[in-house]
Amino acid sequence: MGAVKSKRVPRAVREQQMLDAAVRTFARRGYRAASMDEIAEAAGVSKPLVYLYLNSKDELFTAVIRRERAALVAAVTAAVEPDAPADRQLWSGLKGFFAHTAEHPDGWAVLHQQARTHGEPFALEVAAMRAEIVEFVTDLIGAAAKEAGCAGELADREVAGLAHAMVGAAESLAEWSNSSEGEGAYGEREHSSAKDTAATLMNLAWAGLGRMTDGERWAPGG
Amino acid sequence: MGAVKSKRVPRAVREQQMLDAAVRTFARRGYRAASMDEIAEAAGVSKPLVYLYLNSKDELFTAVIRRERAALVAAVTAAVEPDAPADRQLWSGLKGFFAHTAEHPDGWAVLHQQARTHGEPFALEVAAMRAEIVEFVTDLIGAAAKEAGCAGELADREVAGLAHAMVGAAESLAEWSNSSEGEGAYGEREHSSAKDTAATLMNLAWAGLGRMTDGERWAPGG
Amino acid sequence: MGAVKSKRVPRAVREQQMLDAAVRTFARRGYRAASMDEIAEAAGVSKPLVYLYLNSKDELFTAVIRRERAALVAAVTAAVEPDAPADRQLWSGLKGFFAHTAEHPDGWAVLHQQARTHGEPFALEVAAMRAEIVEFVTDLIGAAAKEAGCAGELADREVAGLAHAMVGAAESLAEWSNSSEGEGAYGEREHSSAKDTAATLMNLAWAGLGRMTDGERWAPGG
Amino acid sequence: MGAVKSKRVPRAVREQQMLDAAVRTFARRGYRAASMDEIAEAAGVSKPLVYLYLNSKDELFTAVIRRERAALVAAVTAAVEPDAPADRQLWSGLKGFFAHTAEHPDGWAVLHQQARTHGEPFALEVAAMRAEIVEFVTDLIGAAAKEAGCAGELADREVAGLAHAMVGAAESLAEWSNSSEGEGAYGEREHSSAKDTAATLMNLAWAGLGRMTDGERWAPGG
DNA sequence: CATGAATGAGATTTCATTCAT
DNA sequence: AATGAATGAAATCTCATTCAT
Repeated sequence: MGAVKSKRVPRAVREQQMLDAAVRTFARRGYRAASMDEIAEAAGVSKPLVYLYLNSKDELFTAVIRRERAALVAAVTAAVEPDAPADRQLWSGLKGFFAHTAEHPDGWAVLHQQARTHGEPFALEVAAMRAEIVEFVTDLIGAAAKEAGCAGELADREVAGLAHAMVGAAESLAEWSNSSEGEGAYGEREHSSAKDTAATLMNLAWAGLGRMTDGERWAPGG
Repeated sequence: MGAVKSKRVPRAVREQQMLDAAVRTFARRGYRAASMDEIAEAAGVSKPLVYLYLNSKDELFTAVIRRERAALVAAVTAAVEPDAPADRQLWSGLKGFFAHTAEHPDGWAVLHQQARTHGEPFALEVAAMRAEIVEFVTDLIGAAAKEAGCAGELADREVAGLAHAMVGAAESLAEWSNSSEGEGAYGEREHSSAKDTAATLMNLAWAGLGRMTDGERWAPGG
Repeated sequence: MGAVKSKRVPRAVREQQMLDAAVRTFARRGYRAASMDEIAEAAGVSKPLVYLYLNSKDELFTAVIRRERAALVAAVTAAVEPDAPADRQLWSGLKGFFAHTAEHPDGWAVLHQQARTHGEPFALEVAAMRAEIVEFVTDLIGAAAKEAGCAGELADREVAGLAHAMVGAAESLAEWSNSSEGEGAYGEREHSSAKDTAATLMNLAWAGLGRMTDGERWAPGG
Repeated sequence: MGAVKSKRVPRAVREQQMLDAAVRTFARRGYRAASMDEIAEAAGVSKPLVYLYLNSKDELFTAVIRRERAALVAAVTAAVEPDAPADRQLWSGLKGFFAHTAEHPDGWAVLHQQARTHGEPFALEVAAMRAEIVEFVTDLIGAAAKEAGCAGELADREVAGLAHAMVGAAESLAEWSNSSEGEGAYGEREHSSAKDTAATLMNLAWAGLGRMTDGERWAPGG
């Protein structure tokens, strides 16, 4: 089952095959070390065809980044429950995030490790995505403050810092949870893993966020 | 008659000059895009001399990683107050971490972005360093639990997750606080910035850690 | 309902369209730099069709050269008054030459610059055309000698040299007069320009030719 | 005698060897068809060394054009007798021109055929050289007019046309005389050939120039 | 201690050309 | 009559690395 080598495939399909191959290759080798030869071979086509459709290594990499970025944002967006309370929204968003990164480790690797490391044009694309996510978290923190009656003030920079910390923590957990994958039935395992990981982060951070919106602060001697 | 170009410099000194140049170049260009030509020129020596002392591009990069890793670990280690309570130790360690990464942005960029992106041998070196730090944080969480009387149980995997989240949050904050550097007198500013950033993270996480050691957990329904 | 893109065009017409596109492209880009892609697009057809009709880039270029060569020779031939005296024939031939090269600059560029520059097969085609023209001029010089009573002897090699000089002068003037085109009504302008340019060359050379057929020679000391 | 393969040669020497090889290769193959591989092999070095010294194919070609241009201009300049009468200056300049192009056919081919055919930057370099020579001839025609008492007027454009015709005739003769090279002792042959060729052109043109400065013109009816 | 001279191997990219429909 | 899909071969250029001095 499955043709050994599919020939004369429509352009749109071939392009996706190429992007698939490119994601795998860029994730494993890095942008510079991945050669167009290797990508073409992984896609099952000749190098000139890759150039005919994607124009250059740069454009290919950009196309990959854009596709993976859109997929990740879509996954998280689809996961959040828009009208739920702030903590519930954060929780469902995190679950979506961890589930997607677990299911698409190569895409996540390209976004998180490769794209940020190889020059402005690519880094900017990812920075924009990260900014989107940071803003989402920032808004949730604001909403949480409102829900809590907001006894104390939360300076803008303070909120921004908290959001960046949250996002960084999530990124780190995604990597850790992917690399320390246990055994067990796959689908099940991943699902529960995404849930557990999201819970870990909620446990760590939610109480602190609540205290801050109440105007309390940690202090060295405290 | 000061020599315009210092010749006949002792080996140890030359090596450090080369490593300095290499850190800068690797940080700015990335591992693959940084050429030995550029590094040699930045170091003010000829290429064969770089090879005589550091043997190959791989070994040069490894030497850079090792030096920067040692410097970062030393900075954090020197910053913590060994016999203080757990929160105080974490706090001082974070201050040390943020101060060092702010003062050595190129070294941090090499460790955080380049080394993890370019293949196993280098990534392992950084993973080891990260493991050191994660373990340090893990121990602190354990100590905090003990100090708190430890009503509930903290599963190992749970603690590990918390530690990874803390480290990821710290990394993200380091990057954010470096790139959003404000104005003001420099030395002063950086110091206070490291303090603020550390406080942000303590505020976010310490309360949650405390609740967990008390056996409480966040749950979707509030 | 005029078709936006004419399809099902008879072969002969399509071939001329392709040759038109090829002349333009070869003239502007040069033989090597002109790609079959570009030519096919300029002709408004697909690449395989160009191959179906013209077989290969070499054959396409050859076809172009042959067509332009024939057109130029036809224009000059049509311009000369066969039974007029030698100087009159030369004069009208030159007018025809300058008028044609001015009206078909791309064709002239291909013949004069590209075809001679890119290897034997093409250069030979143009060399043959040039030989035709040189022979025509050679014959005219012979005729002029006869008309003049031919006091002196004109060695064959001497005549050949004169003919080559005339042709080279004409080629140079064609280029110069095309590139230094003035203003004024176009058709008129070109015509008069061809006439002026022909007159310039007649003025320069005819007296000398007459002297030579009279057996006189220029000598260093005057 | 003659090392089979000279190694470790100083840069200046190697560069000339490379330029020598490049002139030959560009002349025979044309700019595009000449590969850097071929040039490097003809120079007896590896390709990277060519790039190290000459940077790119474009720059290599430019260097070739500049060197050959300077050599040709120097040869002609050295040949003319500055204080002689106009016809004598023209005569000696032509001799120098024909002698140089005969001795350096590849250089001449690069300047005359290749450089003008492959894009603006190169064509401009040769156009500038040609303009130098045309101006020299223009001045000589002006001087001749003065010497002759200059009964009639010579319009600027008329003079320019004459100069361009002269230069074109010389170029054509150079090519013809090179390609129709007879047998016989080499050095001798070439010398006499340059002289003969120069004489041919003087015979053709000098009388006409004289008539024009006297105000006479050729007219169709004779 | 230090370097100018040199190269093997491999990267990206382009192009003329064909096949299947 | 006409084309979208596909490729083998070769071009320019770069880089880590070594020798001879």
